[in-house]
Amino acid sequence: MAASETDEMGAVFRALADPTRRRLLDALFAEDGRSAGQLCAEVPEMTRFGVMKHVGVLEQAGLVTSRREGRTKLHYLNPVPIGLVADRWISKYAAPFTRAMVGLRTGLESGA
Amino acid sequence: MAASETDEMGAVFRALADPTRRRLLDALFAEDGRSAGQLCAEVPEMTRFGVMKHVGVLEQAGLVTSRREGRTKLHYLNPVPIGLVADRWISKYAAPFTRAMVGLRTGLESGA
DNA sequence: TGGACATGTGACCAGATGGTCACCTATTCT
DNA sequence: AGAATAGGTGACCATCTGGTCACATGTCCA
Repeated sequence: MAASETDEMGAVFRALADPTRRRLLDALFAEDGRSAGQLCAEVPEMTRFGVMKHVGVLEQAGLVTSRREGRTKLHYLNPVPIGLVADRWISKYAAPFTRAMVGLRTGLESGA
Repeated sequence: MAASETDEMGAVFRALADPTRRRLLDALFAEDGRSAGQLCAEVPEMTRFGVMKHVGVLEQAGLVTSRREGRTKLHYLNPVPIGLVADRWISKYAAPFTRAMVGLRTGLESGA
């Protein structure tokens, strides 16, 4: 059960931990195939280098794939790793309990 | 920030980013209501203090609730936040694409 | 060919995080 | 009461990570 931990999953979790990266993923989800420059424009409060670093993390986690087109590099969202995490790990916790428990939550926390 | 981003979700993602914390969650999933000492025994390569810090992060993220019982503190898994994250964020990516692909891939992995 | 544009690399700094320790509080048992 | 057990605090240090910069590379177009 704990054997369901893989390096890939760890990378995905770590990549997902940063809000900027989630934003980037969101941007890519809204419109695929963006160039690096376009992605940088998506996060204006950070320099190009910072954004590219985040994109690099996402690529290494397999959440984003890229392909060069002349002098630009286009980025594409890859939802498969997220799906794997959801499937193998999150649903394990979420599925059995959550649906019924969402309403009872405050009752459960009474002891704190 | 994206509209679906909340502080709670950020905390959950950050809490989930650490393998030790995922392990703790796993342990709690396997058997609920453990004391702090029992949880520490679950991660023997780390001191009690380190483990307690991780437990604290999990509590602050709302993934673990606790209740004092005499001089011991019992911990319970709370799958609701994970469910919320899965529901609001992950399914957004996973649902449209992944189901078919995950099926394909896990099939390949088990078959190969 | 030269020069502007789009991206990549490695060093580097600051702040956050993981982990440990010495010490403290509260509860139980005799 | 006093000792032993379970847990909590705050300071502290090592390391990791986020972010920036100067500079290098490659590509397009005049």
